[in-house]
Amino acid sequence: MFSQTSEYAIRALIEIATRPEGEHVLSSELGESLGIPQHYLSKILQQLVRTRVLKSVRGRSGGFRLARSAADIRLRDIVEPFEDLKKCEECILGQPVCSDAGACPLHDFWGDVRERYVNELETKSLADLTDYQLKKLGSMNAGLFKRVGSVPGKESLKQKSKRKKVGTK
Amino acid sequence: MFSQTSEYAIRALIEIATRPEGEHVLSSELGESLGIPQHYLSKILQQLVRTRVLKSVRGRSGGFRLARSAADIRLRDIVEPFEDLKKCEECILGQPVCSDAGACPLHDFWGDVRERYVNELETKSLADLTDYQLKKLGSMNAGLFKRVGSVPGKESLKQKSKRKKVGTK
DNA sequence: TCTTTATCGGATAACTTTGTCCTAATATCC
DNA sequence: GGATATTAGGACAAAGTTATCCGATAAAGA
Ligand code: SF4
Ligand code: SF4
Repeated sequence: MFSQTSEYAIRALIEIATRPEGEHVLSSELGESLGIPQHYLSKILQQLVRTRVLKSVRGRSGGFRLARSAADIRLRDIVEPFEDLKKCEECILGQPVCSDAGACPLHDFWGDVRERYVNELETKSLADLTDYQLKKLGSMNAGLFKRVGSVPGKESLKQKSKRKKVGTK
Repeated sequence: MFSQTSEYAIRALIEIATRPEGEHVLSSELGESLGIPQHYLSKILQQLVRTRVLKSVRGRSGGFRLARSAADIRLRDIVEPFEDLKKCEECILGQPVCSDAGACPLHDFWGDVRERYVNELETKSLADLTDYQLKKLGSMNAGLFKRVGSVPGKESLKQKSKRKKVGTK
């Protein structure tokens, strides 16, 4: 549903948003604590600066911070640079147009899913996501998105590569 | 939602299923009429032979046909070799476990979507998909999945490459 | 048996996504 | 001003997906 890149973006923004307002967070620290490749994350954050979701300050005591209140950042604003949202307007089976008039049995399914998807992107804000995080942090002492133990983020990523291929046995 | 490969597989099977039962369909003809790269489609069909969804006959008057009735072929049987279905059991934000206890605002959305998705895969059969096709063919004289005009399949594929990239402006 | 027709299946290429590395630019602190 | 810390951004590498090519294999028909 979300690309790896979008997932990184969301997780990083949640982390940034839970920090004291105005504090600058280092991309290296984010990558380290979230188990996201640091330099790759840098590029993602840079992109979010360009789309005015984040602001950055260079040099000593620099870093990234939100460009505006978390409540004003929609999920859509976060993933837009990394997802082809137009694609989900199209037919799931590759038809040029996908109309309800004359729908195949997959049409209802696909229509519902994407409606819910775009609705989620439009209505959920970064604040909605962090609210839960903050509640959790109250009762536990480890952040949900912090890695615990032996870098589970990296490991689970590698395991994903075991997919079956088309041509080879 | 579906990979390009899965989409090809579904479209090809729909086409095969609408042919007279037992007739052998050539992979080259399928690729040609559906606008799917012929040799790539061959590999996909070969894979479906291995998973016993299709049967193939080599040599003269050979080709592909369904291994069993279209009603007995679930959508899941079709896409399983090409999709990582385990992946959709996992958290949309990459958490090791994704439980309802302590759900973030995306959890409900993701839970509903994937439930609907796996349900669709399990319950919809190839016959369900072709029923609609056949009805259409009764009133129109062109198949919905046949390409019309100037190879729209190929073109729309190329256009997809215009996505924004992460690092480069 | 020989030719023709197709699938089978390996090798490889093109493209996309993901990840790494290095240098330049810039801000802070001494 | 110089040392240091940090983002900016280009080049490149690795991995995954999609697509192409070609020879081997098998079946049918003359
Ligand atoms: S009815 Fe089904 S096949 Fe036709 S355009 Fe809609 S989703 Fe695609
Ligand atoms: S609650 Fe949200 S973040 Fe937590 S595991 Fe479920 S989907 Fe992932």
